[in-house]
Amino acid sequence: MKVNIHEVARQAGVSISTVSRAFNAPDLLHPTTRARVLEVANALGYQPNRAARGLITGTTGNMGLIVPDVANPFFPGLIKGAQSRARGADYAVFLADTDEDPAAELALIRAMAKQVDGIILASSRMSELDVRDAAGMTSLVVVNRQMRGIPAVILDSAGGARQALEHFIALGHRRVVFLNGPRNSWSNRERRRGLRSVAAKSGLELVELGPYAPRFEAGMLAADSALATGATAVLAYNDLMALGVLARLSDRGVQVPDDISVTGFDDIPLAMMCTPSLTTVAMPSEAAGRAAVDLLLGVLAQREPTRRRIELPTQLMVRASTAPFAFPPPSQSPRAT
Amino acid sequence: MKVNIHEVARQAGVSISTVSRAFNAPDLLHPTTRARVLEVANALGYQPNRAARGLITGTTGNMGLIVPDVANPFFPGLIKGAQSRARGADYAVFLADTDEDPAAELALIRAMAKQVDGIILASSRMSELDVRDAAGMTSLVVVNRQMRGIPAVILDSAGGARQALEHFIALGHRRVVFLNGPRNSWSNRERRRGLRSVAAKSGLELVELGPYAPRFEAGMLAADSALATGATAVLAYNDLMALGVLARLSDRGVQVPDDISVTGFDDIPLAMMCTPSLTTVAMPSEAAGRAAVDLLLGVLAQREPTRRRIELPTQLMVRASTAPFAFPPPSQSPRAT
DNA sequence: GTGAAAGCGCTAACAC
DNA sequence: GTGTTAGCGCTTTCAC
Repeated sequence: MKVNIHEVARQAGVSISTVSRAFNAPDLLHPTTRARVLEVANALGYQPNRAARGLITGTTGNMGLIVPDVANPFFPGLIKGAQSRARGADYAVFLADTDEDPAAELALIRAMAKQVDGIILASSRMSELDVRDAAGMTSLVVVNRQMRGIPAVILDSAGGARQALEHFIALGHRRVVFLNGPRNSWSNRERRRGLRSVAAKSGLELVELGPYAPRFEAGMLAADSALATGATAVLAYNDLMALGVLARLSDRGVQVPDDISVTGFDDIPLAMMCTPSLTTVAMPSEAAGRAAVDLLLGVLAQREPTRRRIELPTQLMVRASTAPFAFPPPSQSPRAT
Repeated sequence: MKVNIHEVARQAGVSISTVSRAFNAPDLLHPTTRARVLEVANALGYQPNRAARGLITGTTGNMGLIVPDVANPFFPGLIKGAQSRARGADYAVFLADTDEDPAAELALIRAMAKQVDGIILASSRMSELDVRDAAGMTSLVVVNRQMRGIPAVILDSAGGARQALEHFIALGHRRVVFLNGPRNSWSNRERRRGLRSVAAKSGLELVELGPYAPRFEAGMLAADSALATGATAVLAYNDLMALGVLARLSDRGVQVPDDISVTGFDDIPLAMMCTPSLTTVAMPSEAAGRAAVDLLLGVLAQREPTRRRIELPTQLMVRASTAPFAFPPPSQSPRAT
């Protein structure tokens, strides 16, 4: 039942090295030989034992993927993208969930490092020091984070934030509140940076609240504070929070978008489904997953650092949760100071 | 830099077999020797190379977990439960997503089988034949499915369905519509079975619609059909669909629960957050993940088939989306034929 | 209680 | 072009 390289070699009437070469260096073989070997291998259902191969090549054919929370709707897209790309390159993916715990991240990486050729670290909440530490243990690619010398996939959060705020400005809003996400989140810093740059240029008043956990419940909590600021528009760190804001406002009888406008980030599936549908910044999570795998594959192939950084664009999806600020009417000098 | 068994043996002044035994058969060693070896190993950060070990023991220390769709909120809980349990047993888990495609399942299993000691197959959409095929390739544990001879973790869907329907009966509803889930879903068959048994006993009229995809959009679609049946209560296959029903009903100005009651299955996080909050059957997905790993671990340890089947209870969570059917008033002979 | 030695299945020099 | 051979790092008889 067990079919190994010797069995294939025997049945094909060649040596084991020839069988090995048929898979790893086909060009070195006479086409006839190769064909015969492959045929026998196929008939027997032979596939090289990865563990044995790994023992000698020092590679595993596995890569790790670490995310803060599988239950956060932003990550399934990333996971799917990474998986499909990895599978295409004949890599298997170890997935790990850290439950948003930075300490768990490092422990996980340490445990994983021996069994994979490289690790994709998504939206890490770790300190820079720890990330560098991790980078010393294995080939590392980060997503949604930027650190000198570490290959990264970046989603243009700042750009998305700018789009959202410019949308508000165009709608005549003059006071906008931003609900900050997790304290250690690079994405949050980027979003804030984007917002501030636009606010500074436009004279719009930007009020910041938080940090909050990136969750529905936190959004409900934040809604009341946001309302209290007198702002006419709310920019939530992510869709989950924005949904919480929507729910709480509805509870309180505040009309969206008539009384107040709301946006989020991520464009999770639910954003399109809720009522009112949510205006939000779409983050190409699936593309990010694919890009991260590509980057890691490049690193592993020891190719010269062609591109160590991939930046993906974001796009504001305008839906029903944002509307002009009608008081004073938007036709009335919407941009004057 | 590379620390292997030889290095540890050298520094500890013993042979490599002794080092090996310090990890795998500590009892055979003199306590002093063992302590010294372990100390050196620890100081050097030595961990046995799993690939090399696997080569000789024939095991990998990995297990596979296959789910139809990571983006379906039911599965993250399962994934987390399985991961944490596996990690505790020093197993790593390969996660794969089939995108609800039965064909992908078998292909995935085939590819995975060589690299893992066993596979957990959750909510499989494959035919029985294919599942048996898969079971021939590796140690298999199924979740949410029941097949003779195959270890399984079962969530009591039928019982949950019964609870939900009895809840409706108690509330005075006489005509209830069930929105069927995927055609090949074992869970759906179970839920239907539970409903029918209660309906038959109680004389309640059970109307069935579908099958539908287990998604929000399908729920929106189904809402109109459900309304057309004249039923006063809707039982959706899962929460995602129920949420779709809620959204569509709201669009049409139908009040929930005043005009019509709605329930789902799963108790995804959002069920508690939407308005009105959703009455639904809680499925212990995280416990199911843990149980599946336990079962697989048992199989791998070749323990005698202690328990090849773990059944987990479900629980109806009554929230705001269900209310008495007020017309005729429930006090008025709620159970008479 | 400990060591020597034989592989697990494979790849990668090195011969021819 | 193809075969021979020496390990990769480890576990596991079999001696002692």
